[in-house]
Amino acid sequence: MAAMARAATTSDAFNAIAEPRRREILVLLRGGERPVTELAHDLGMSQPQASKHLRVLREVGLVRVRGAGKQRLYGLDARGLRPVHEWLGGFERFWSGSFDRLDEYVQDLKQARREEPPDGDDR
Amino acid sequence: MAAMARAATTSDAFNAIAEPRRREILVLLRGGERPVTELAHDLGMSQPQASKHLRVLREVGLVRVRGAGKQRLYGLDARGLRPVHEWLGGFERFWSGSFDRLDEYVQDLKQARREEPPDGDDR
DNA sequence: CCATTGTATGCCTATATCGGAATGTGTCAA
DNA sequence: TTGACACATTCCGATATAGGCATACAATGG
Repeated sequence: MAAMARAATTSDAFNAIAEPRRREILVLLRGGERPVTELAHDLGMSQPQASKHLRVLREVGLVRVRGAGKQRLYGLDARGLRPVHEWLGGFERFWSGSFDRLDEYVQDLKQARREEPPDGDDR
Repeated sequence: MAAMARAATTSDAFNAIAEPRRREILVLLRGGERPVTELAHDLGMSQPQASKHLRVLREVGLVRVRGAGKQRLYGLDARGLRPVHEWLGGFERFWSGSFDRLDEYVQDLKQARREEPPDGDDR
């Protein structure tokens, strides 16, 4: 009942991919399923570290595990990234156009200035 | 010189948009520039809170400020979201297809099996 | 059953976040 | 100048993250 710190990293995909290491893992997994140790090695991180990140990714549903003998094969499940991608898509027009909102803004300015006679501009 | 905690929220766009409140701000700003107080009010947060989040967004370059008399108008600068969107785009084929990598994987299997006569399959 | 290999967890530390409340700074008006 | 309003910053507390290291757990092979 006091102050929360930060949203749990495990809460959603947005938080999960905020961690660079986790992003690397996801990218690697695009190449197919991999056992933990291999991931850890390829990414130059310790096994426990890999396991922990994989846990987070699993908890937000971005990866799936499958036991294969002694190994555990982690595989990508990118469906959870879709909403994130879509959310960002909502901003597409703001960067694809000219200069973010700038020109639009300038339009408004001209418009406004046309409606009330020249006054003082910005300070 | 020991363990880092978590990546600074101010480090990049990925981290900046991991915070729901910040996402709300960005969405609101799609509607055009706004003064702090208005943002705070519309989103039901305290003014200092809004200012802090705006600071972060400013530091990663997702918003711009412009002084307008007593007020400070914050405006969207979505360019920084583009790389994020693109990164996610790299996973598009994994969710748009049928079942993430599954079918693709099955394809490979069939392929492989076609090339070498039935032996032991995936042991 | 024991040893071995592959993973998951627990514990500890340093760091940094987010939120709240209070306070500083800046700008305009009278 | 003083006052009022808009916003920024600082200090505080609570939380939890990411890493390192050691260790527990699991599955397979002897």
